[in-house]
Amino acid sequence: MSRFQELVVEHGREIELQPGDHLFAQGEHDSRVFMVKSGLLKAYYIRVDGKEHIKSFLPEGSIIGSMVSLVDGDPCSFSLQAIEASLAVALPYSTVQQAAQSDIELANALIAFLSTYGKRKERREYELLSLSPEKRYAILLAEMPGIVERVSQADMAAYIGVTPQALSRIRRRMSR
Amino acid sequence: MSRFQELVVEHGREIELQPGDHLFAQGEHDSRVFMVKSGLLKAYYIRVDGKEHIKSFLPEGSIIGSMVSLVDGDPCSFSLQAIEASLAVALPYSTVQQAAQSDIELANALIAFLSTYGKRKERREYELLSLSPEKRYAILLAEMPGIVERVSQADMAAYIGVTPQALSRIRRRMSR
DNA sequence: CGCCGTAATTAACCGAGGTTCATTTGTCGC
DNA sequence: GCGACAAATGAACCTCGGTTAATTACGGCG
Repeated sequence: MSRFQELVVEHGREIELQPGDHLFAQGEHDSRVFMVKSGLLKAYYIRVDGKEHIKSFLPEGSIIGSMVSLVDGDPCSFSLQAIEASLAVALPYSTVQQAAQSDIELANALIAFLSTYGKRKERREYELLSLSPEKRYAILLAEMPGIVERVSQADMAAYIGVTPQALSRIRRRMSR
Repeated sequence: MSRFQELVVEHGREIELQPGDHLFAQGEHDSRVFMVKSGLLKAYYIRVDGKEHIKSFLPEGSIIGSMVSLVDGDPCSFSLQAIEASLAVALPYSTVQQAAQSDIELANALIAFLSTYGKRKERREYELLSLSPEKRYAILLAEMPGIVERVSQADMAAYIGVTPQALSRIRRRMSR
């Protein structure tokens, strides 16, 4: 566990979540960083046309916060909701920033975290730009084994960026 | 200009580029950070099927490097090439990291940079997941005014993720 | 067991982008 | 102005995901 995760766990406040509970919702201001201790969350947003899109599934160990809210104080661009009964830890980002002002080790842990985050987003961009929905589904299965049992097909469809019907067709094609 | 950019300019080595010249190519190891002083670069990769995809256009002031190569020392996942005659500054990332070990101000500048980078990628993910190619083209035009005069339509098509033919159709639809 | 609500599947139709190939336009160098 | 090459457009056909709506499968629960 990195210094960053340690800080969150040490100074954070625990929050219990039932399926459907939100940590924050799109449009709200929330400058906390969360760590998922157990359970499963999803980060998603609602588009203008009402469709839901899932940015990521967050199993145990994940760290998350709305980057725009943390950095610029803008309203969150997405919502954070529990899929399963979960346990999370919350810590104001200002605490992290303050600590980073004087704690070089923490600052570098933060840099490492943000770099990893950037890397993950780079790969996600590649997948979205280059790969078909079918390939993206295959990757999701490979990267999060057991996800099929934990989330609905509608959510997986919202993650790979197609309708539930399309995902159903994809699964049929793949099983043949 | 942030402390980060300052560091690059101060200690970096200048590199002149003609259109078509590469700073690094996909698959190579290159752990330098670059800043574009003038001109225009593109970051792109070649997919297994031979198609080219453009991650971003990099005008004056941009800072770039292959995150995976910087952080993990993996081979670069994309290539960096000049579209116009350009002037860039290169600095080994290890220099940045070392400086960040002792310079808390730089570390925080790095954090700010990485956060901004993460935010940009978040928005790009949103665009790819939610918006039609037509919308993405409109956004490109809005965000980089003058880009039409500076890059070929094929490159813009590679950026928004469609074929040149499709972009041609989109432009026809939009002009009506 | 049967009822009901939700999730998942299937079908039919449509439209947009991909693919391939031909044609036109544009831009140089001479 | 002309030839040559690249860039952009256009046309014909195909595939796949979106849309709408109907149907089936699956769980509780009375």
